[in-house]
Amino acid sequence: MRLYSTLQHELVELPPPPAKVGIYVCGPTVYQRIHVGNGRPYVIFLWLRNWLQQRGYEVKLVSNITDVNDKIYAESEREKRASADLAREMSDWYLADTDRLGLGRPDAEPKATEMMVEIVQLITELVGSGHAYEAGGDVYFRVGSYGDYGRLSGQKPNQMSEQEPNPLKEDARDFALWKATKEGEDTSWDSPWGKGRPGWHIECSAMAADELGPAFEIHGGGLDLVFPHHENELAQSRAAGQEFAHIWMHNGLLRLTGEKMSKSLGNIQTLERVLDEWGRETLLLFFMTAHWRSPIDFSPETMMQARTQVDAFRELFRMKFDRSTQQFPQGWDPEVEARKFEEALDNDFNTPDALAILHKARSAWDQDFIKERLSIFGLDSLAAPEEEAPPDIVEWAEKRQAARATQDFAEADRLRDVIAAAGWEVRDVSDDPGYQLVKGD
RNA sequence: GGCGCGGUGGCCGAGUGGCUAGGCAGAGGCCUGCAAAGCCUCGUACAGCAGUUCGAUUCUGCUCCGCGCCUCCA
Repeated sequence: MRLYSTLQHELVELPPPPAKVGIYVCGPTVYQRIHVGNGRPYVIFLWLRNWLQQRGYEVKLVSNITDVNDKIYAESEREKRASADLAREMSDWYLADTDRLGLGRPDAEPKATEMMVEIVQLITELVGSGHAYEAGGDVYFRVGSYGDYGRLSGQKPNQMSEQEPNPLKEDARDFALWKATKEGEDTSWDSPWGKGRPGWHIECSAMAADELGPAFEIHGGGLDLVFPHHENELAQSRAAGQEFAHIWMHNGLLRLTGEKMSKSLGNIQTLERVLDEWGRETLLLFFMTAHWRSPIDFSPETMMQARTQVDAFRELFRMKFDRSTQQFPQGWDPEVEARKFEEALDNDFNTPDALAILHKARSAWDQDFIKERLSIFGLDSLAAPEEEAPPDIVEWAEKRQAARATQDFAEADRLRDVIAAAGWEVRDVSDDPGYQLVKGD
């Protein structure tokens, strides 16, 4: 199993199974409902967990929830409500929205506010070893004390532009580990440096160590987190003597009309809305169509194409035939294809390549092959038995059959329209009742 | 400006130094009372310019274009 790592700039081999694989993924800051773009890493890493487990790895997936930071304070002030209250509500919505994807949950989803002891302890350690210093109630990481700073993002410290100068910092590149409580902030925690709250990056270092230990395999998150967030996490944890993550996976961003979908740009579609409009299966298949590292354009056209594919797979499972006597066409050898499928996912988790093999299985009508593999992506629901038509629909279909039997095609067509108006589609088939009822979109 | 990732047929999107990716859309046909579903057939694409090579979409360089990041910002 190989995965592309930002740190090494190349594919990195995972130790052979059975091995423990710890995965830490940066989750959302909860100050608004999450958007579809936020859903991508969630989906990718749950899929990855499924696949690694299937390959015999012992996986622990951790994804944090940032429930205290500047954004939350700013939003709660706008809404004139307690920040903790806002964070709790949005955090609950995050769980509810992602639950609808039907992929289960990560193994742990720690919140920053519940990790204060560990956070303060880590900062204390960094101060003690000279990698951090207190200034006016804040604590800053001393970037100059960590020689490898910039390794992950490729940013060279001396060419980083200085933004608003902060007189408390020894060096403009230093970043906050702990921030003294400011005017208007309605939550705070005690620390050796006075009341305050953690900086943005430190929670991840503390949580990863707490849940996965000082060294683990994979750290994930959106491409936009490489710098400064992940660079800083890496610096903190390494400075604290931890090996930290071996492989750094950064998923491509979702784009809307060519730009990254982001809350600050305002071009967002909430995950909730997309699930309402397109359904979980279409969204999941949409995510499968692009490699996890590529940017992906969210548009009605690309979503339609995903929906058509979803329908095509579902259609295959509507077919009833005797699989025990099924003859596969020439060119379809399940064992050969199974190996190709594994190779596709083992090779940097190439879902579009894997999907192509599922389509090949589809044209060979190999239901078992597809069903088993679709489950990795939470799409085995496409193989599930569908809703039975209600009695009145069945009755109309029966009447239509009778009309057809007497060549009364006008009546038959009328009944087909009646059925369609009720949201069902009637098809003529050669098997027993002579028709098939399918629920429309 | 710096760092990084990309540019594949109408659209989406893998991949490979020479061998059919796949999907969507479109065209024709089979099937059907008509449909729907299904099936069959049809597309020689790889930003541009050099170079390496027997041979490059695949390797190297340059150019053009797109996207992300460049310290509190998602």
